[in-house]
Amino acid sequence: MKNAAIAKVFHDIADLIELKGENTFKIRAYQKAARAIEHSPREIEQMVKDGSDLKDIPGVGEAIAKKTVELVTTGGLHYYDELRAEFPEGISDLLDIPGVGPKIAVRLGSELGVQSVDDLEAAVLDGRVATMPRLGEKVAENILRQIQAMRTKERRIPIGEALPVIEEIMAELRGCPALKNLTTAGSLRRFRETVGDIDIMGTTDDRESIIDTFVSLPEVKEVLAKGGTKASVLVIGDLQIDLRLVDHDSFGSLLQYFTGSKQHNIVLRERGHRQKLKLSEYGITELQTGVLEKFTTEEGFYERLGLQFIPPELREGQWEVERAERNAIPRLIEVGDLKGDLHVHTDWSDGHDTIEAMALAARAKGYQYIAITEHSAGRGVARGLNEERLRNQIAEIKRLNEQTDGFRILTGIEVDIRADGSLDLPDELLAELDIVIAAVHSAMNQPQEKMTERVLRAIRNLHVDVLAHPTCRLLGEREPIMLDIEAIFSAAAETDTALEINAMPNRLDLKDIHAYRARELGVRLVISTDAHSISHLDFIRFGIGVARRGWCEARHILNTRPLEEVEAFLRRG
DNA sequence: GCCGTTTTCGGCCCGACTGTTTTCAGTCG
Repeated sequence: MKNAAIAKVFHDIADLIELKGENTFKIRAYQKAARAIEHSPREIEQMVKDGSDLKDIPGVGEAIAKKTVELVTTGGLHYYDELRAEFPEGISDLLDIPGVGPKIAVRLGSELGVQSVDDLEAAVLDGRVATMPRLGEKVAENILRQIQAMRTKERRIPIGEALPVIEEIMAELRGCPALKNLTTAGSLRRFRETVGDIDIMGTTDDRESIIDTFVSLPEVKEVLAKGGTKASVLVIGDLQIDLRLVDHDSFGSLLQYFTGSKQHNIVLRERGHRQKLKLSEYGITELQTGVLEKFTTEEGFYERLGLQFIPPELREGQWEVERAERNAIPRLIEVGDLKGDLHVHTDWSDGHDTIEAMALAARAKGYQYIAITEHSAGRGVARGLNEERLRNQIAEIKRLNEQTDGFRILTGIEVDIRADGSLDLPDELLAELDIVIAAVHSAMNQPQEKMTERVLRAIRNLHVDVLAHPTCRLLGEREPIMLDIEAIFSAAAETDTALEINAMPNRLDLKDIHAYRARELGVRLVISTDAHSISHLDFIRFGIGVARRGWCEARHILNTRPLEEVEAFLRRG
């Protein structure tokens, strides 16, 4: 059972006991444990098999650990079944409607016999909801609006789609001389792989003019709200952007608050509580004196709490606060640490630009090297290279290298891992290349055992240096292949095969928690763009975001190393 | 149900908004 499935059970339990009216803190305990399991870099199922102590997971104690073991070993949970039996099937779906909480949901069920969202819609339309005591016209109206909004609600948007739009808008706002600070907040700033609504925050002496500029930007399709300090707009692509203009003297605590995550803020406030400090978006209040201290910067806010600054990417309420206490937050990798890109395509296969153009663009970014890694012939749709064309390309690259100093084009291939785990090109040819990247591109529906064996066989091939986009997921499009990821990590560590963090914004594969776990196990990582054109080389920042969320430092990433070290790695074993 | 520099019991983040009420319950982020 996957972590996501386990987490869903505990989220459901939280909903059900909330409907039951149980202790708020018990509800929160289940929610917290569910989130921790969701974000766990380790497979819970594997931990149970290994006999690891689940109580090491923050928020998981005796009771939830026991339930988790039952769930993983038997596939079911008695406690969960009993709870579900107490309520009609669809009643907890009502909780997904903004404005409907447990109290109202239960009353709708008991007083009107509502058992589903559809039932509720009917009850609003025929006027029954509006006549309930302590509810009314406006509540009913709001419920109806929310139900309709839910039906048309768009998915969360991949960060790769959202970020360029936001940056364009922010660049335009920065043209206003009255604007002092401007930054993103929320999950976008934390670099989560998908984002919902987007918050941007700024400070200014002239709020009115900034708000006016914001709502009349050319990208704005619809103005949802416009007030004295805040405006919400819908831009092209149905992205909702909220601009908040806040007081300069508490900008630090406000930015901290709106960056979240919610769980990070809870952990921080709990800790503050023990220090007799009350934390809020307005600053830090000493409980004894009642004096509120304001902060213009986030750095000052964390410092006042006796904490090292915590980069936004780490603020998920897991271990970061405890590590900041011990001054153990590392210097995370940055774009500027990279010395090359080890996975790009050119017009020799399905890319758009020439080898030379790609190399020049990479060099212009300050890189020392680039690896040309076309698809192999098995990948018919991508005009993959057969043996002859690959040999021609090797010769071409050799010629280009002779013409240049201080930059190196590495010969390579992104070779297909066939359904049986064999590779698409003979070992003798692979041996001639500087770098061999292996990847799954076909037969993606194999069962876990077969798929894992298949990928392990490729990893164990002596010529394979990197496993590309290991889980093959496409955000919002294709689920990851079934893989025993821990087994892959172990084999990668053992054979010193690097795993790729593919920076394509719709891939981000490995993802953050996988990068975390792989790093923890001593697996060598690379961050590559898989660029199919010059402009794709800029995708590298998305890979950096994933790596930072995985607590990676420059030393964990192979392509932060100078050319000689990378070559030494490629010649290993 | 979890957890510990007020520890094995007794706490548990904080502020704001909305609607329906006259002081607050419910919900949200």
